[in-house]
Amino acid sequence: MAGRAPTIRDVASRAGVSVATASNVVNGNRPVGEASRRSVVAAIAALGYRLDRSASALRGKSTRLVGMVVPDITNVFFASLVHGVEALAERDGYDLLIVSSSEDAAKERRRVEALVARRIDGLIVVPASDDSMAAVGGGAHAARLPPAVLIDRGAGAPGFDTVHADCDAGGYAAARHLIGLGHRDIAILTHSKRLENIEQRIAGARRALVEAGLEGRERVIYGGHDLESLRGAIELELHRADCPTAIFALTNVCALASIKAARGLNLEIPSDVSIVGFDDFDWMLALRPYLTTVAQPVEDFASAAWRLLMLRLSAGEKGVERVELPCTLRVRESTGPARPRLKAVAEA
Amino acid sequence: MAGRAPTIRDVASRAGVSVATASNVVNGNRPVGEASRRSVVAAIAALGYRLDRSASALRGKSTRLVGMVVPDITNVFFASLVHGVEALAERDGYDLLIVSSSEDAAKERRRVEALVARRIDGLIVVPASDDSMAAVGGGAHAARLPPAVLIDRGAGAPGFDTVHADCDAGGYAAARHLIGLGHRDIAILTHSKRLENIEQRIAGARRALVEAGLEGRERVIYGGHDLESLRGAIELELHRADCPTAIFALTNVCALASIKAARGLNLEIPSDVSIVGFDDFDWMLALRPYLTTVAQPVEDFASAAWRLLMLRLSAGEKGVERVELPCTLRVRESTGPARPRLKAVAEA
DNA sequence: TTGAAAGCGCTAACAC
DNA sequence: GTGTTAGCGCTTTCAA
Repeated sequence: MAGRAPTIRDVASRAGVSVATASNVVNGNRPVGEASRRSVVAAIAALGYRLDRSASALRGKSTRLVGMVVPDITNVFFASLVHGVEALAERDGYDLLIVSSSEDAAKERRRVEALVARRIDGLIVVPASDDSMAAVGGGAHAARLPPAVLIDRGAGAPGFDTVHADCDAGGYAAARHLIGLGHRDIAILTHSKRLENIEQRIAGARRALVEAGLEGRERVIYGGHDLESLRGAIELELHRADCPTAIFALTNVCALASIKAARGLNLEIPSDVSIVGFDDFDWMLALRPYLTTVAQPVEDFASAAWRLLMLRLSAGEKGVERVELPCTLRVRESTGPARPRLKAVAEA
Repeated sequence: MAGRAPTIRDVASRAGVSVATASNVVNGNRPVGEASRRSVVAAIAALGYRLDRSASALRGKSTRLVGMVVPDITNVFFASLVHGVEALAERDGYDLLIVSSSEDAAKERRRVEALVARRIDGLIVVPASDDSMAAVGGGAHAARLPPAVLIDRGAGAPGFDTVHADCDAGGYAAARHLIGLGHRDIAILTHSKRLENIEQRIAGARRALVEAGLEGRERVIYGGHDLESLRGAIELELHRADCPTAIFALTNVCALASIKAARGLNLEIPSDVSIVGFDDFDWMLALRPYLTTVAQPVEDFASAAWRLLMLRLSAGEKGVERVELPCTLRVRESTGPARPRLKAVAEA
């Protein structure tokens, strides 16, 4: 029965008004008289008309399309970010184009260009590296980026609004907690160097160490992005004679890797080794002992990023805004008093 | 320096060819002479031209946009599905619009209509219920759905290609394993009734019970969608005097809830209660004891769904295809011999 | 193999 | 408040 889908012209002619009026009813850009409005609404219902966003995207200045780039959607931290942003986008009538960078700046660039080719209104990115997005904006024939908000990483990148946690404070709190329990040899496990947020977690921990007169007692271990290589890296460290009495894992995947490594080596947590993780998600609450962790306010990340993006879309140019959100140390069961060091035991 | 972004006309005029030729170079729809091709390519490079997909979407028949609907992206099962599909989409030059239904059929419908308004070429959906997508396709002025593939649920829905696991076999294997260990009272924990894949997991378990002469010994517990309500539901069951000696958790979230409940009640796994989970993800490997589980081939779900969609986009009408993939029982440490029933102990 | 021209469905000037 | 109209940038007949 239905031939083509009805267009705005069909609606207009059935309602006995002009296409402009019909259009204005559909997306209240300009006021419309009550009588016209009612007949347009009736025509829309009768015909089953639906706005074709492809067409309005081409003609109008807004596509109501926002791009989102994450390193890896299977990481619950990024998935939660997507979840939060998607809900906000729906509320405000936007659709989300989601792409994955696989932690690769080159791929990220390609994916962003694909998004730009869709004429997205804005962009929310957890960049693969701190400066990767700045690189996309530069160059001879660089993609002209729409307003973009960076989450979690790239906090200092010029030209972008950013949302990130107070990682220094988070690292400081975690290390202080461990030091307070008597730990003197702390391994810090992370996936990657040269990421500002990671550097700051380390810096915070270092600050606590220095304050306690333990300068240089931390060892930073870089384990790469996947669980197994992280586990391998920390396992190696735990095998040493002077192995650490505590691990500070700088991401949720690092925490998982640390736990697996400890388990694999038959080390009791926390009596043999204490663990402080990062982030706080459901699966952590199935572990026993419950994981002591530095929680990031991931829902607030999403809402702050969305707010910043909407602000910039409506307000246009203004100074770059940087939102810093607090971390919370959640002390649970995976941290306890440091065991006597092996050396000390031997000497005794 | 750059005014507007260069269009295909700019490219054509700089290359000294018609826009048609330029277009044909960009998206090899028709053969182009070598000389023209080279000058067009040169012009594209010189100008930094980029195809505007908004425009080609409007004019052409394909948008190279695919919609994906999942109940909840923070569930690692769905996130993995998205991850797999996104990689394939990128490979084939498609972009993914991802929306969340929150397990709500009405919201799902709204979100799908938003996707259809974008003229998506195709749709991949984990539907909120088995018939929710059929409902979207029906009705007086129903959204004209593009080719759609259903994953995980809605296996019998008419008019859709589907990809799902052999849940009956999965349920059967899990139950047989428990029965073999001497379990006679098995609680089955699930989030929702009236989902065919869930019903089949139950049916498979029932079949194993019947075979063992234990008809009607299972108890099915419906705990809702969130972790805490699931935990509450199974905890209630574990509190009973005639509490089950084993739990078969029908999703990964149900497994998490079961573990939390057992831990909360100070029940040892598996000596007090055995647990079989569903799905197999990283966090499960941080648990001790390691979880016995029915793994679904989630990567294969994604690739089968994508293959089906691409097939239908190129081939058009043909019979509906249904792909059923095998589950694998992974026996680990969370299942063990049934403890003597309390009643039996009392009688002794 | 190529070019000219007609729109895709809509929005935004601009007129009234 | 409303109508008329000119395109957005592209793909695709149709004709050469």
